Amino acid sequence: MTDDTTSTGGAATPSPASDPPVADGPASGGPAGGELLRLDRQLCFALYSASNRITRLYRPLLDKLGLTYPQYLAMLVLWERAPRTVGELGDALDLDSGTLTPLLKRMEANGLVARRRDPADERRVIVELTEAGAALREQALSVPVTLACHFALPLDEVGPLRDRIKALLPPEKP
Amino acid sequence: MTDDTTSTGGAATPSPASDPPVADGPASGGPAGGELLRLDRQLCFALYSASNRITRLYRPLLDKLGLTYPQYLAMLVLWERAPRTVGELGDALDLDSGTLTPLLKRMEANGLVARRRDPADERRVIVELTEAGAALREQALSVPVTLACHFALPLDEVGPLRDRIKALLPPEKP
DNA sequence: ATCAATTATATTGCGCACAATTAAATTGAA
DNA sequence: TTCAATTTAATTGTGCGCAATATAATTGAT
Repeated sequence: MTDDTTSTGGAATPSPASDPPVADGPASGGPAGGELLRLDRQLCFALYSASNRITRLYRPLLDKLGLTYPQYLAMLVLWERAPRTVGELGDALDLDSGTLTPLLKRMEANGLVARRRDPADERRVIVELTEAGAALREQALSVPVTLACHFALPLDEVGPLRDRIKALLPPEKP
Repeated sequence: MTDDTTSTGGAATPSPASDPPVADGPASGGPAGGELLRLDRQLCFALYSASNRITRLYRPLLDKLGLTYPQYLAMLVLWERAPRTVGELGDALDLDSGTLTPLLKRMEANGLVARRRDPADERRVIVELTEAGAALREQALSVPVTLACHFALPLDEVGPLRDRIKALLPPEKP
């Protein structure tokens, strides 16, 4: 009934105590051994928050190219090799058709890609770059460089960090 | 104007050449020195993709608690200390009111939190836990444990990885 | 050849994220 | 005191992400 049932008392950890060394054993911090519920200990929240932040950092850069960040990712895939089917794009980006179909339609409306059924298998939709879409690659070359300037991490640590993140979760589809 | 003006020629790179060892120097791989546009080299895509994947992993666990992943994060914050204002929640989660207001309204509709104006400053909205919301913490204790089982990384590397990710992007608001 | 199972994409509905805007309360300088 | 600037949430509109479902084409067993 009483509202502030948290009963944590105003005290609470004065220093962030961002130390990881504490064994994640039970009966540690909170009202009921929920040390592992602390937000600042959550790897998943760090990933979630960093991903949100990165999208916000890309926005002003990509606005100039007329792209959103997911659209930019689709263009990266197509710049590497085109044409591709929707399914191949989905495999590369780990996104499903519910996300990609409307995204590709917007890109088509913006003149960056063309979509057509594969004559050899009418279930497939082939996505190819238009002249404008292929040409946009030039403008995109500066994007990773500019964005990397926001990284508060030595450049030689970026590669290893990327590989650790990629190793964190195994592929799920196959 | 003509639709399929891609003119990439059907040829296109035959082998993926997915080797990472290549030095990140200029004029390396692509049609125009765009080695840094390769998706598999992108730290940002690794973060983006991992974040999407994690949300999908949480879903079946959180469905049982009647929470989405962002709602679960809000509950983590409130379980640590409540009540809090919408602004304090936004600071903790790095989300703005455009995201939080409807999210909190849904949580209120589900009986997990209560929202009321701060009498001392009518601009503020105070979010507090209901009995049900506070009680849900018990059910949540197993969530991090279960989710960690999906990590394909030695447990002793999780903490350092989290800290590297947190160090990657500096805070922006203050 | 037929048709049930499979495959590929599209559609629907919901819940985020966030920029831009609005509305209301508070603060503070003149 | 008055009122302009600031602060805090809410609102509006766009674009994801994804589960569930639908639709259509292909495959394959009989």
